[in-house]
Amino acid sequence: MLSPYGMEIVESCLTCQLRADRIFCNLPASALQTFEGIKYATAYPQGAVLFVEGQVPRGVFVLCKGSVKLSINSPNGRTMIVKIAEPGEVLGLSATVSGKPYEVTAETLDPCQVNFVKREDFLRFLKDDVEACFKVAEQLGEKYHNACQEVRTLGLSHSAAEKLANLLLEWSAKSNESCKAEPRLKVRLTHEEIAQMIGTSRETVTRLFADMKKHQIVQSKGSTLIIRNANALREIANHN
Amino acid sequence: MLSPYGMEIVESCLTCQLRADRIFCNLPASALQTFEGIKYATAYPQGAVLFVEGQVPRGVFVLCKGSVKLSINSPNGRTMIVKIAEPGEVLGLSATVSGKPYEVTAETLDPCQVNFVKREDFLRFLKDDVEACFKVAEQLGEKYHNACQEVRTLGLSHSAAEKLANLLLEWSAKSNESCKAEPRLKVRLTHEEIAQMIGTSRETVTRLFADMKKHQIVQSKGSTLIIRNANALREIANHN
DNA sequence: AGCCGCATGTGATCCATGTCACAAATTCAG
DNA sequence: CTGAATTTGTGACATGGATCACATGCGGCT
Repeated sequence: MLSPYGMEIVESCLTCQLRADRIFCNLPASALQTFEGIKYATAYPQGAVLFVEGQVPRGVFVLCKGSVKLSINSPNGRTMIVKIAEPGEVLGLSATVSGKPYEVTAETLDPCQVNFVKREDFLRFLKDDVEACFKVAEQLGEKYHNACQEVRTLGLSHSAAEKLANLLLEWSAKSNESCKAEPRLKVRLTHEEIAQMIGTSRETVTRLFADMKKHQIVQSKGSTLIIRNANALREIANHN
Repeated sequence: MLSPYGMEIVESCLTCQLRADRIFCNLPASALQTFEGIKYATAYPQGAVLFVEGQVPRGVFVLCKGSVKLSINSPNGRTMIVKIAEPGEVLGLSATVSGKPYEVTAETLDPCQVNFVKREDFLRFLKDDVEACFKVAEQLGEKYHNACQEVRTLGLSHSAAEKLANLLLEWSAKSNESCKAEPRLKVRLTHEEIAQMIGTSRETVTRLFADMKKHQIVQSKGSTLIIRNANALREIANHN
């Protein structure tokens, strides 16, 4: 079956190939069966907004395919990208559990496949199944962990260079390129967006990249970035 | 019974007067009974370190009395205060649930009474009781929410004044003084510590307070701070 | 009282980075 | 292939705030 946006839809969580690496998908069969009953498999085009910070939580969005930009926005138009969510992540989880408004805004970066579950259904599901509930706690723990990481880099580093270096290292760690001597990264974000991730201005990002290229620390080929001197990067990340 | 630090110990969670306002304490009798069996009631003097970021999680610390400083530290000696935890809060929760290292350091600000629960015991407890598990998820959601708030103020504001104003407003909202025309706050932190909360230098905090006093926005009497013009504060907090 | 240690106040200086204002390059649609 | 739109590169400039270096103030201890 093809979705409206030219994407193959995974019909059932029971047969999903990706189950093994999904925190939320590898539940015992009975729970999964229930989950099947309450989820709505949906597809979104690029640039769709799943929810906006401040909204009353309608439910959770389990991301199956595609990537989603999570951001925090100020009334003055300033924006800060908190994270790029990848498949397997459950979006809107903490708001749905606690009943407080969504704390971030979620916008798709490419066509996405999402399983939506209404809040009441989800809560009932959790209260019926300790295991699912525990997984949720784990996921939330993870989210909290990431947020702390964010606070750490935002708050403890005094230069934009430090933060950029951190971001690059984090990216290379996440891709499985980190082991290689010269890891390659596909950078799908603009300088503007990178700036928003580390809380600085676009121009600064451009200048920092220019510097790093001059010093042979990185090198770019189209949209791929090659890290030529990871140690130098670590150096920058860990002090000044 | 008196603890080693001259504090009256609440013997049992079953008879604790404070139960109503504790997220974690008002469980059904059966669960609470189990909890009684696995908790260790302990007391700490001022300045005690409950755990350090990076440590493998030993378990959770339910704060019953006193306040605890949660901070994130960099190897370079820089430190950032994330939160001052008040009674009812469960510390080390996310690390204990997820098994990842503690993400913050917890240090008592005054003599504290704490119920400690070992990790294995706690996990077993959760897996046996959906309700407890759900409460944990709620707590974690709350923590995540706070962390997002932190990211928001750290990342989206461009001046230290903005952040300080935000902090003061938050404090006054938390105390029930916020309704009054001129809320009074007991400030128990030094300028140095306030600086660490908003990610700036001590001198800047001092100067900002001086400015605010000059402009009749706040006024200090010993360790109490009187907010004389909350609107001006909001003004500063919301733009520049 | 008087001393010590910590907290606060304040000036002088310097530098990273935001901001504005373009130019150059790259991407993309038709 | 070509023009428009977006992204990237760079200079000039102003400035918030870090940092250093003291002075002052204040509370507790003997």
